[in-house]
Amino acid sequence: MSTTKTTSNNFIKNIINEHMETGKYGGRIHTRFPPEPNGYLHIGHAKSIYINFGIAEEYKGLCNLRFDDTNPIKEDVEFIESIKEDVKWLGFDWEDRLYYASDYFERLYQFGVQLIEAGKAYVCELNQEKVKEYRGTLTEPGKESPYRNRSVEENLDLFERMRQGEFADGSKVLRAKIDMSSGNLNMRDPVLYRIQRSTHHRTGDKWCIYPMYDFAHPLSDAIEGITHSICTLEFEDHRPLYEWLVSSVNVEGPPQQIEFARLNLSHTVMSKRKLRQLVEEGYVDGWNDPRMPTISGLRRRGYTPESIRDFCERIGVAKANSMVNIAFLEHCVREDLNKRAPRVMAVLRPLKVVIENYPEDKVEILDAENNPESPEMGSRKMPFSRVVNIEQDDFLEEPPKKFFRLAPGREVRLKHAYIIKCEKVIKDESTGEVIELRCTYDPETRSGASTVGRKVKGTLHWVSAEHALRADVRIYDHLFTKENPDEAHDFKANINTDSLETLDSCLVEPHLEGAKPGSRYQFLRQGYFCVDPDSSDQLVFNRIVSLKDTWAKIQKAQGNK
RNA sequence: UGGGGUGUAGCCAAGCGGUAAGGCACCGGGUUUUGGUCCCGGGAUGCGCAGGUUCAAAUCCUGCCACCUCAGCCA
Repeated sequence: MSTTKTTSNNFIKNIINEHMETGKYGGRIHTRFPPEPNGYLHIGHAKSIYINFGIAEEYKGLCNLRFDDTNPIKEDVEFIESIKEDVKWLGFDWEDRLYYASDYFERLYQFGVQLIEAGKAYVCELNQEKVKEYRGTLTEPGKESPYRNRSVEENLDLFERMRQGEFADGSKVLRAKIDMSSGNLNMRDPVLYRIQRSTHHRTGDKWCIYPMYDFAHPLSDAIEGITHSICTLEFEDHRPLYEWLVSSVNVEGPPQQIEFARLNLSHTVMSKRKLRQLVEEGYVDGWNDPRMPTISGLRRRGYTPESIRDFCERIGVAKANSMVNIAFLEHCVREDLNKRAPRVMAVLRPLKVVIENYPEDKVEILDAENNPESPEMGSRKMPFSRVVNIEQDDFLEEPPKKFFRLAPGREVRLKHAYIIKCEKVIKDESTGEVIELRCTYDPETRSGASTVGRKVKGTLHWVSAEHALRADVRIYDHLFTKENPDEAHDFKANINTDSLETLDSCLVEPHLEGAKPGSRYQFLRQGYFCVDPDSSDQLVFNRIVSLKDTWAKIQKAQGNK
């Protein structure tokens, strides 16, 4: 039952295919995933990881993991570990190619020297404000820095002394000498190095000058022999600079930058700033809150890495900005879990049912298949007795049209057990709330017996009252009520205040005793659930995603009439 | 008003001159001891708009329009 994954073509693969035909890189494909260790990875990063590692895999090439750690004031080792964990969890392997831009600081510095020697870079003493002023605007060209035409010797000397720490932070920068009148602001003598006395998480206090992304990134790619440097659309404007740098340092087969549209997912936010806000202001319980679109959140929620990769494959790769509906992600987990998750019965909101004609102390051990989609998953035993619990939603005193479940005088099947009939409804005298059902069962209808002439429309899940285990279940909904929370001036105005509902009197079948955190199940007729790490003697489940619910749809349609 | 991009069904997305793939969502129907799964069927006479080239255009050309993006010593 192995499904042949058909990976479809996209514009990046088309480019690579062409390179393969023309032999541009000698048939070599080498990509990289270059996160800055300044935050947690989210589903948008998963897309990038999937593209970079996935393409390398598909073309029998390599993909490096490289931390773009050129700005120590924003970065931290904490993030390095979480990023590594997430990439691994997604199922990708950088083997021995774990790199850091900071590993290249010395070589990068030498590239800076080379650029100066070639007359392509200079030390500028304009302060930050002046640099900005001289840059011009979108519609007006910039002005050349008065320091632009220093001699190579003077530049060399100054750059060296910048490194030695002779100058104050921010007093000087190394700039590329390109074109102050370029329509592309990135080409107006971009800053390559800044003086910034801060302790780097890997190089300590060895350096007081740090390279800028625009300088370090293309050259790091070149150093690693990257062939295809795949990044997101906002770097499109940087490509001329990327090419300028990479061709100025004499590497063979300079890497090519290719940009794709980053992922936007409906009903959530993706920016690090906003995610951090949700965490810091207590809207969620942390970066790995199961409602977060972070990899760690999705992991805790119970998403499988396979489903996330499948999602990344199926959304495609293009250059058009788009927003994928989160329903598609949910579809991908359902599809994966349908095949893999063992089925189990759990009653989230219990309603007591006494089967009056069933012997008081009799217990039958019934056989229940674990997964009708995968018979090889076998079956388990389930106790059945006189008192069971069913879902409150599965009984209605006054059933509307098309309601196939239990109602006074009606019959339903208890999955894997018997057909029962509702004989009497017991209510709380003061509140009128239904608190118990008195039913009878038909001994001839035990699961597996002939059902000729005994069709019932509804089948319910249940648990045996005396055997059931108590559990907490956390029901999650989308974090935001709007498809695009960013549409509002303040995205927080669209926070879904009901994104978490905790049910603390759930009853699950005894088979679940000792279920390990991380294990996933389908609660029959309800959805897919995952044992949360909080689980101990007290079972705690996260709802990963509900099952599709046609009845809910019918009710909604009826309500709309 | 400068530079760089993008516009194919409600949402993604193939297509690269020969007459609109696929998926999600949605709507029908069938199977079903999960109102799940699975199976079958349905939607663009149309590809941002307007012209042009061609026997033939989503694909080529021209002109418009809309949206995204760039003025960190962030990445």
